Amino acid sequence: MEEVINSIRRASELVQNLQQDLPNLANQPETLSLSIDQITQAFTAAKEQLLLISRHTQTSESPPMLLHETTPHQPQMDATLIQEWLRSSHTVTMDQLFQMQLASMAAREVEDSERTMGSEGDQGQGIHASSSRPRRREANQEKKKILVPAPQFGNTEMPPEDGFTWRKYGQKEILGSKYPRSYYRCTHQKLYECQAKKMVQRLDHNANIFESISASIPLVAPPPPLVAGPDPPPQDTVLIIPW
DNA sequence: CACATTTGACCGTG
DNA sequence: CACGGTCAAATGTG
Repeated sequence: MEEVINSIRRASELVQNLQQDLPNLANQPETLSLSIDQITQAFTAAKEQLLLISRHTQTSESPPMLLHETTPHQPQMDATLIQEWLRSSHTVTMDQLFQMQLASMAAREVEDSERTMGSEGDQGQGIHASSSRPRRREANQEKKKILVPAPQFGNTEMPPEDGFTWRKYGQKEILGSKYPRSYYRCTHQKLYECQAKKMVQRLDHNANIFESISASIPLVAPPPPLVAGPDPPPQDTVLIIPW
């Protein structure tokens, strides 16, 4: 339950930050919309954790929520939740933000589809999750890409936390890209056989935005520890991807 | 001491 | 052979 509270707190902080930065971000629609997406993710995380908890308490014998039950979640599904929260605790400004969020979702869909068409962008190098080494690769792993705004303060080198624990295992200079790509995997990879991984890289044309590609997502999430620990169970990628 | 990060080496793919 | 993903030893941190 503590995780849920933390997620909600984090989401609230993000909202506050956005509110403060609103004047600065007024002429940066892309950053602005991504910031809103980030808020959505935080709330999504809280919601998913709540679902996990409720399922666990209702039927202790049933397995925890599986990944494929959660990945189909679209941002729209959580929009209602957010809207309710915004309405209840904030003013018109936040309503406007919500409207902007809806717009940004549509915009991003277009952007992403264009990108994956491989038409241009990123100088042909792109972040195609192309394969190379089959060492531990799963046969039918999913790869999901999201854009995340970089922190406006604090350690801007780190991608914003998505509520879960990743362990960095590599960094590479990518040809044709200004910024290095960082490689992360589940901190508790061994403990829970969590195969989730992600790559994070700043966009060439906008260093304020991280591109995060998740891969090797386990189809069946291992059971979380019954005793809540300081770190969340590694259903990591279940939550972070508002596709 | 345990765990995380850094970074050069390694190796499969195209 | 170049590129990019991963490994693993060295190093850092609490």
